[in-house]
Amino acid sequence: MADWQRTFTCGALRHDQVGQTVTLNGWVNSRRAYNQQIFVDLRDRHGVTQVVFEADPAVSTALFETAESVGREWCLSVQGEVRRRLPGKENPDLATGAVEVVARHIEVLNRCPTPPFEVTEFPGEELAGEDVRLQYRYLDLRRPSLQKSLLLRNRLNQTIRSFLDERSFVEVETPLLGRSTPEGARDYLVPSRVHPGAWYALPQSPQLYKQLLMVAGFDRYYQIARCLRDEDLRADRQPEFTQLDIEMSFVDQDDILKMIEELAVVVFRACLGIELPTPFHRLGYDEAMLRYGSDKPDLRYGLEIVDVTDWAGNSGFKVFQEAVASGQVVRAINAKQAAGRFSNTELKPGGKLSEVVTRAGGKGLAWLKVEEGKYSGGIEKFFNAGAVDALGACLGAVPGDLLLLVADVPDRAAELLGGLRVHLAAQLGLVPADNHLFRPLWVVDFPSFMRDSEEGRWVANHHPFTAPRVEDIPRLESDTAQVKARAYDLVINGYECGGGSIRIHDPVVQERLFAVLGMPTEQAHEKFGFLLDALKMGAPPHGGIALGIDRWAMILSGTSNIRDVIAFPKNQRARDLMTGAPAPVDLRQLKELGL
RNA sequence: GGGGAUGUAGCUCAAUUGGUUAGAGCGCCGCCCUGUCACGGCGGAGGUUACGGGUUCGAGUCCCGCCAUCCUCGCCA
Repeated sequence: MADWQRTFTCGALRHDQVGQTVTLNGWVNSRRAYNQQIFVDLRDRHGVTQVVFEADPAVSTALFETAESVGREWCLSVQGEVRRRLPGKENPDLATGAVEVVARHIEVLNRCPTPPFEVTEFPGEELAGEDVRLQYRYLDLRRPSLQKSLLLRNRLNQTIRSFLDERSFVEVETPLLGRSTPEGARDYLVPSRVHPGAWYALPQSPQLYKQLLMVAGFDRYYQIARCLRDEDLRADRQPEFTQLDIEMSFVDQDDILKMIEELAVVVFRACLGIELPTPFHRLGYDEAMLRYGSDKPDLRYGLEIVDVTDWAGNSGFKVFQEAVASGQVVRAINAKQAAGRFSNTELKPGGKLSEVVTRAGGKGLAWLKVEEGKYSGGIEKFFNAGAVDALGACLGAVPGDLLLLVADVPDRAAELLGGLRVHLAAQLGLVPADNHLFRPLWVVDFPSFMRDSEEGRWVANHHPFTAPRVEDIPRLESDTAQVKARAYDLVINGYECGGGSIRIHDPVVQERLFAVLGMPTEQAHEKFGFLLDALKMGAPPHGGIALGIDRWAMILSGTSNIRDVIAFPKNQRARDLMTGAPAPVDLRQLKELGL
């Protein structure tokens, strides 16, 4: 062992080591210098230890001079004696705060220029802009909070691996270079040098491979797999992300939901020490859209949506009555005790809250403030006598409540109120940023198909390999809109954290489904022939799920920024600000590829 | 592609209606300090107000363009 190599980490020293000579390696977290004495806080990922340099000519003047010269983020090796701190000088904020190391030798392993931002974290400090931090990501990653996020993600991965290993799942790796298949997200493409003009596609998910592994008899498969989709980014979306991909044979929906619930319990226990109650709440897609206006509702707060169409049709309010007569619905949210939180200016047309609805494509927001014995707002004067009281009763209104109403076609009304619900919760502070409240639920009974908004054809809601409910198979073609899928999404606190389905294992049903999607038989065989062939060759019933590891890591570490849980993320324009990728390449490379 | 927000010192932010030499805290440099731990005290350096035009006697501030960053809609089977 070289004499500079550490004997302890910076988080390890306690009373037990007092009197020992130790060597620490780490980075200068901070330095407090006096004429005759210098304190250096040395940091590594395990913690911080205070090192004392004393101006004692008997020891070494060079030692003190070196200590005087070091700056923040220099990488040091310090050898010295562990000493109990002077009485009353312990630092209770440090795990190592009972002791300090009196330096005997120092070796500068590497210097560091003044960093572009401060790595040391102080309570309540403002972080530097994210673009600077991403440019120097290796420095940003020295920050304890980012280290904590990545360590938590590591705990998540390790917990998953041992959980699945104990249940005899087999981890199998599948190709990154695959074939582009129709539908789904935009592919990242890789040109083939050997086959000019032909392209690989990077996987959007290992979907087809895992089904083929079931045909191969692997029974219980998993993979912590990188997935790539060339779509626009969001705070919770990166172009490359990680899925825990799982597939099982000879199972039905309940087997999968139950096992994932067990996994979630184990993960939350291992990562946060929290016991999640099971079974998770289950909500049909239709009910989720009706009550929450979303297929990924956040159940940490109320603000449920109530359909008041029947009431609105007889309310006397012409706008509502005409809307109902034309087939629209009227739905409402009672924002409990929120009347005082929004001014009439914010509520009126053009106001901030009203604009939440109009900007999302709604015609407007109707509102009533509930007061003692009366109602105020823009619309109360239009109603029949007693109509407002009937509405209030319907919504359980009490003085201080704010009633918000929207009229529109059912789908848009759901969407508008769903958006309004999320906005209200944020504005009213119903979602404390840093609490440990988790409300997982399963959304089930999705429609199998949706109309494509541009072309009007049917598209698969989940993906084209999702099995319809057994009782719906006869009416695949005749009653397409009503067909429900054996698909399920796991939602936690408003994030879609996973989704899966029972797959079609009957090649005939699979071909019928392709036909419903408007894919001619020849095309289906050209694109998915390998799957259809495989299904014919003794494919077992199977199904599975994919969990978004990045989103799980976000939820566990309490961040709403996916970049906080990825070591080297891309920015919102899909650029890596550290490496500069994507970047131009040599002309010679392009020529080799025939481009 | 659409909507919104932001861009001033290395970092975080100020700068009143368009008006003097663009300020503060942190960091950095120098000096002082033997118990600090967000050390303290004194002093100092540091600015193409993202960039390019325009209006004006005068622009950080107003207008147009453009770039960058973030949030969002579309998109993400």
